[in-house]
Amino acid sequence: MAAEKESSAGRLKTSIEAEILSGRLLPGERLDEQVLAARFVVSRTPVREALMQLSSAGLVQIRPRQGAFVARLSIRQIVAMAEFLTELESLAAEYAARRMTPEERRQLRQIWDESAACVASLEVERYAECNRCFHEAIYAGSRNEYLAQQLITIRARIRLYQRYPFQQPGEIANSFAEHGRIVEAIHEGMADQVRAQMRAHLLRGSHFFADMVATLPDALDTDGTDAA
Amino acid sequence: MAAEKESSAGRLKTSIEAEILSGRLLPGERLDEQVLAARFVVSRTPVREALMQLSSAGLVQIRPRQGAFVARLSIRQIVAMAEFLTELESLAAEYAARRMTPEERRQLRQIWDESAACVASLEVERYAECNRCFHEAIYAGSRNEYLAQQLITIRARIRLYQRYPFQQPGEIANSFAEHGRIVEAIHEGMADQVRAQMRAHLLRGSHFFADMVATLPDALDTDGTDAA
DNA sequence: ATACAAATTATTGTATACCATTTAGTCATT
DNA sequence: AATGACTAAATGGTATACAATAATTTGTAT
Repeated sequence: MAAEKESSAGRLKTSIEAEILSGRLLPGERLDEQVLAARFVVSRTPVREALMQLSSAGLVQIRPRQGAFVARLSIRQIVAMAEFLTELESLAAEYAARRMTPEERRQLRQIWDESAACVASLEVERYAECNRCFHEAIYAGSRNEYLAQQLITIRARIRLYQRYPFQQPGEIANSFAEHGRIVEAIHEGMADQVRAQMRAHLLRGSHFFADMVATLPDALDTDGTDAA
Repeated sequence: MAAEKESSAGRLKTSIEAEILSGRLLPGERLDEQVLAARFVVSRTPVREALMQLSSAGLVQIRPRQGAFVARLSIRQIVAMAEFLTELESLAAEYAARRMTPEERRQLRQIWDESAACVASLEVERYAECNRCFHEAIYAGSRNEYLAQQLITIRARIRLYQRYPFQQPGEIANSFAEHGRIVEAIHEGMADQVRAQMRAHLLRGSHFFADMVATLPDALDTDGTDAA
C-alpha cells in the first residue's frame, strides 16, 4: 500500500493507464514511443517497459513492428467479458456470504450506509466510487486472492466501455436498493441467495450496458484485430 | 495462428514458459539474466523483457535486487486457483450445454468414445491427453473466448502442482464414467445439471489433489514471498 | 492519370554502456 | 568465535546507438 519511490516506468504506467481508463486516450489510438518519451522526458526504455506491462494487463495491444495501440475490443469480446464478469461477481458474493468475518460484514454495511448520502443528492461520480468500494469489499471478503485479482482486472478493462453507469434516471436508487438487499443477505450468510441477487443486480445493470454498446460509434465495431 | 518470424524476446518468453510449464525449471529456481542471455545468445535487454512478461503472467516472480525466480505458489494460492478453476469449468460446461452446435456435441461424444480405449489398458499418459481434449472441447463450446482463455491458462499453471492425476487405482474409470454422464447431459442440453456434474467431477478429482498437496515437500509449503 | 515499383523515411527491436543500490562474501578486529 | 566493515558482483533503471523492418513517398511507365 505504501507509495515509496516509484520508478519512471511505474509512473508512466500509472499515467498512461489513467488516461486510457479515463477515456482521454481512445481505443485504437496509437501510442508512439518517442512521443510518450518526449512528453514524460525520459528515454524510450521506460516507455517500452510501461507499454509492455499495460499490454499484459490487456489495456494496450502491441502489434509486432507496428507499435502499441490502446486496446480495442470487439462487441463479441465485450459481451464475453461482461458475461464472465457477472459470473465472477456472483461467485465472489457467494464466497463472501460464507467467509466474511463479522467485522467485514459490519464494514460492508457501513460502506452501504455511506453510499446513501449520494442517492438523494444524485451525486453520480461519488456514487460510482461508493459502488466500487462496495464491490471491492466483496472481492476481498471472498477470500480468494486469484478471484479478487481477476475481478479487479476485468472491471478496469470493461469500465472503458461502460462510461456512464449511473446517469440513467433512477439508476442510483435501483443500485442502492439492490446493494441493500445483498448486504442483508450477506449478513445472514445466505450464500445461494446472495449469488442469485448479485447476478440479477449485474444483469439488470448490463441492460444499460447493452444499450450503450448498441449505440457505439462504428469505429469500435470491429473484431479488434484489423484496426486501421 | 501463423508462426512467422518471432522476435528474440518472444522466443525467449516462449522457451522459458515451456520449460516452466513442463517442469524442467522447478518452482523457486533462479533465473539468472546473464546466464539466460548467454544461453540464448542475446543481450540482457530481451531477457529482461521476457522475464517481465512472464512475471506479469504470474509464472515468474521478481524479487527486488535479487532477480527472477520461477514462481512458487503457496498452498493458499494453489487452493484458490483450484477453487476458481472448478467454478470456471462448471460455468463453461453450462454454457457448452446451451450453446454447442449439434456437430460439436457429436465431436465431444467422439472424443469420449476414443478415450474408452485407454480405460481398460490403463494408459495413464494417453488418458490424460484425452482428458485435456475433452475439457478443451467444452471450453470451445462455451462460446466465450475470455472464459476459454482463462481456463487454458489456469489449467497450464495448476498442472505443475498436479503431476500424476490418473495414477490412483480406478481413477481413470471414474473419470471416464463421469465424462460419459456429462456428454449425455450436454447432448440433451440440460445446462444446470451439466454444471452440477462438472463441479462434482472436479471436486472429486481435487480430493486426490488435496492429498497430494498434503504430501508436498516442505520446500513448497511457503507463502511464496519469503522463500530462501 | 493511374498503377506499380523503387528508394527513402520513420519506427521498432536489440545491443551496449553507465550509474546507483543492494546483497553477499571476505577479511579484520574485538 | 562472533560481529562488524569493506569489497566485489549483480540487479534495477535508464540512456543512447545501431540494425532491421514496415510505411510512405517519389518516380516512372503504361
